[in-house]
Amino acid sequence: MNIQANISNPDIPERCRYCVARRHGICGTLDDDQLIALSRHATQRKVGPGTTLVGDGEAIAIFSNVLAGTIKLTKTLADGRQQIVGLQFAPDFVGSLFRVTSSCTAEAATKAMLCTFPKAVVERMIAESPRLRSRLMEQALKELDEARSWMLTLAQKTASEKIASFLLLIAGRPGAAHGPGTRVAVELPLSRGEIGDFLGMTIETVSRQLTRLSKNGMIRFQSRRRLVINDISYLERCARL
Amino acid sequence: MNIQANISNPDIPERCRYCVARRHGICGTLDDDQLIALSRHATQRKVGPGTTLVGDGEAIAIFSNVLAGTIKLTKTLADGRQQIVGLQFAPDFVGSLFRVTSSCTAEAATKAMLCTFPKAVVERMIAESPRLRSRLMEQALKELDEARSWMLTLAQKTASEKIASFLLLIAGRPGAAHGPGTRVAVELPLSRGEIGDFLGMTIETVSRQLTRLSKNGMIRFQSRRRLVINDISYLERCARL
DNA sequence: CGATTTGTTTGAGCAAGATCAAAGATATCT
DNA sequence: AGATATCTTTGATCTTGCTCAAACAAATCG
Repeated sequence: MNIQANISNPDIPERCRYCVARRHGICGTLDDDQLIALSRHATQRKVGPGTTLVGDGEAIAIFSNVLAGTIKLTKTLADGRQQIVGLQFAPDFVGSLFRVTSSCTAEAATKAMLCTFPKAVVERMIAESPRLRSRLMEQALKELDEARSWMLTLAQKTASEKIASFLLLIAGRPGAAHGPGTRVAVELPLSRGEIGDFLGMTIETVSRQLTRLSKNGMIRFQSRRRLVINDISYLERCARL
Repeated sequence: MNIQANISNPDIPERCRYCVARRHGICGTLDDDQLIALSRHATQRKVGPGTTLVGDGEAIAIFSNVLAGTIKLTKTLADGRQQIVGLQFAPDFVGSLFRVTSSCTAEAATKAMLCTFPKAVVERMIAESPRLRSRLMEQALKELDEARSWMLTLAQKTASEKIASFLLLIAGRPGAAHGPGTRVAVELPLSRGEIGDFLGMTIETVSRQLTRLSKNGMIRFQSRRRLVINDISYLERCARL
């Protein structure tokens, strides 16, 4: 993907050199000149959990690469019922292209590192780079696939199947190898309440299902947010994957 | 959208002249030469309900414009639980681009008219036409929006809210005007069972909710599949839109 | 055209998960 | 460190929607 793997152009800013977005994200589609042009308008920033990137219905003024941390996309009903409709991790790109306003809220779930660009600059890059366009198309289709898979989970699975599916989603992010009985350490990027908002169930049910798995010995909590999955293949059977 | 609104090129086949796909679908992005080239490989066909266009996990060999009728996209769990993850109407384009295999099954829900193209031809058109590419991007983003909105419905709404949302989805398709108290005639493209698969509830619950609305006088059934919504704005309140 | 198949409605009872309530842990602040 | 606020767990009870069962209506077929 990286079209400049060998020769290092000295004009490329330090922060871009080993950036995940360049290795695996949208910046990897740009040539050196484009990257340099884009980086001139880019600002990296660290944000805390709860920081809103784009509000629902707001005009979209900025776009960001997620460099670290987790961003949640949420939709909310008038009476406050909320649903997390997507999670984005590094090196995903946040910001609905070709839309004037966003149809959901984008908010940091954990502390996160972002690389942010003004709308106009991103749009110019899109106009100039066919590779960027097809990369964005790819991401949109991947997100569509994920959303549809999650619809199946939300509408058809039981509470315990949902929890198992969620743990696998989080554990499976780096594409870890998993023979039967493989142990995997997992850091939960969401609170119990947020897991509930993601799975369409209450905080109490989330908690009960997690304690059940813990008492089963299928997972072991190291702290509220850290746990070890003792047998991935068992969870896969639970999730009906 | 139609770049040949005035002069009619005599080489354009009869069936393309007044085709919805040309007026409102992807064919509208093509110039006359491209349209003529594409049409040479296109076959129109009428299919009955239940006809499978693309099976889950199958290689995608054909792409189709929906010219009439309803196509449902479904995902199925190993034990048979099923979820409809999308509905496509004229002039939508069916077939996951840039994917080797489909992640869901596409199947006619009603009798439908399709205009079908071989994969290779569509891919050539995509390579040639930037307007077509951006049109496809637009559709992908629209579908992503719809999928995410539906996630909120599936996970958070009650049975009666789901039914109201569904009726509005079906009624709202042609973008009908609706002052308070507007009556709208609706033809359901899905059976009770399919509505259940779409809303993540059982056939019995679907039936009970529909009879409840019917006894309320909010809707009136003319036949199993045909009904009149007596007050759209009431339904909107029910759906928590 | 009656018979059979398929789809829909209705009822009764049940259970998964929601709600309400309170206690226990962990994190944050001064 | 101690106090306060927040998040999580656990328990008891209730409700929505599911399951099972049967009647009913509408299509399809010989």
